[in-house]
Amino acid sequence: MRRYSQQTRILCAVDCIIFGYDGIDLKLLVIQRSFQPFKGKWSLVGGFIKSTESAEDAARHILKDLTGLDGIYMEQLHTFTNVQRDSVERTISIAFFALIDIQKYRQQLSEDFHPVWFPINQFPELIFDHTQMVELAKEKLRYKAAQHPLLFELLPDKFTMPQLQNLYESVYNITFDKGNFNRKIISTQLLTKLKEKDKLSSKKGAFYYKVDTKKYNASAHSFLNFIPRPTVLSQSIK
Amino acid sequence: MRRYSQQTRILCAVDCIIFGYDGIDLKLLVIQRSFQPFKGKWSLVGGFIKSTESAEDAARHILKDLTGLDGIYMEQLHTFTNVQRDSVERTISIAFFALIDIQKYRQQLSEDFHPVWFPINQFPELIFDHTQMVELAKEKLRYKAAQHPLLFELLPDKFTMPQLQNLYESVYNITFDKGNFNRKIISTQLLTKLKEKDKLSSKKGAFYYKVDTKKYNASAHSFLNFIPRPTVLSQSIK
DNA sequence: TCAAAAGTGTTCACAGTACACCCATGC
DNA sequence: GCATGGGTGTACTGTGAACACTTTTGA
Repeated sequence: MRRYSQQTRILCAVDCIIFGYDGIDLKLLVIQRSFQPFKGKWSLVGGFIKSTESAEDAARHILKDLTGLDGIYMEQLHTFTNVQRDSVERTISIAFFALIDIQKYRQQLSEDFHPVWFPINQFPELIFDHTQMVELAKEKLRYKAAQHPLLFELLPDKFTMPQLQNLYESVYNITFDKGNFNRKIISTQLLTKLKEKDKLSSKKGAFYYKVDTKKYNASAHSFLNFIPRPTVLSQSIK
Repeated sequence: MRRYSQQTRILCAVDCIIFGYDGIDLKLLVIQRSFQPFKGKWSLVGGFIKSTESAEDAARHILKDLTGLDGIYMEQLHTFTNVQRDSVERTISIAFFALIDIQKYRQQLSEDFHPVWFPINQFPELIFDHTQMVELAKEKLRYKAAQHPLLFELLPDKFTMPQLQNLYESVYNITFDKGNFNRKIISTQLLTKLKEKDKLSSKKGAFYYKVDTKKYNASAHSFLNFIPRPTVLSQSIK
């Protein structure tokens, strides 16, 4: 029965799986702990939930402290509650995954941590069940980005179609036909074409686009079907 | 920093959003509390997490106690952590949603609770943030069942195509063309056609099908696209 | 024989794919 | 002018939607 007074109170943490994209690979931000216990071990960024804040508040604070950025895309991933998951004390952890523009991040390095970006497929061993958290976050990112306009969060304010296509190709490890990709993205009407071109990666130059914030916010929850469904039978792997 | 000893310990609960289907409507199972605090108020089934069990263990126990059933479909929905959500004491709640075969359930009524099935669109006011939990669970059920073979969990071991179609129509509140629906379901190859017919709802009778458990388990995580995507523009509402 | 529900067949439109082709520009 | 990457045009194909049609059987 619900007898409050007789129940166990449990230590509650949040941990953040932070993704970034450097133009080539999808990256994961982890920190090397500079304090005990487990000093020197790699870990996700995290912290304990205070009595005055929700898990979302806690995660936001952590992200702000680490990156200096407000308004980072962030959502609850899963809550990890195995009795043995934390070897110091029984702790449950509410995991969040976050997407940030790696360029904005670079400008502001927090000194309290020692954060390092690793390619999403080559990151070091992490403490506790953090590796499992990352794997789940990767799955969820792929799952969700297949139908929702999510990956824009990883790009700068203006970006080109080839850049966007590269991002999708990195995330899914498949190649897309550029013509079909362009048309599909354009057809969502979520982007505004700018007059300016990026001339760094080609002679002709590629037009910049930016997210149409109004439409983006309005459609963030609807289905968009960016990625061909893996219908179990046929899928073109890179 | 991660100083374990100085941190707040928090009361942790699980709450279960239990769905059933009676052949006509999607139903929600709630209990009327027979104990203080909030005696007489409607509430989701729940309980506190013990120091010796995970949230999943706790949820499984609660479901078992309530329904007498093992192996119920169940998954984590979301963790609710607002500081003010529980008016007795700051409590976080890990919400689970569960799908059960309402027929099996009927055979075994637990006396410890006073459970009542309500139609999913007409349930009473619930304590704390339980209404919000139910709304989120409805959303997730619709979202997930659109692509995963999930709704079979709500049906008896053998069922007919018209029954399955009715279930989908209740969940999404749209009507499907029976021909197209049949073909779509058959094409998944997840069902085995039985020789037996159900003759209760028509003169001709409809063949029973059962889930091919092997294929079902294998494909539970792949995309199946049961429901036409609401492409923002066109959708046939009942 | 007729009504009612189960189940099949057929047409049509359109989205997704593949791929050929044109464009702009630096060297 | 030619190589390179950006971008457009187009034909083909398979899936999903619409709906007409056949089947079965109880009353």
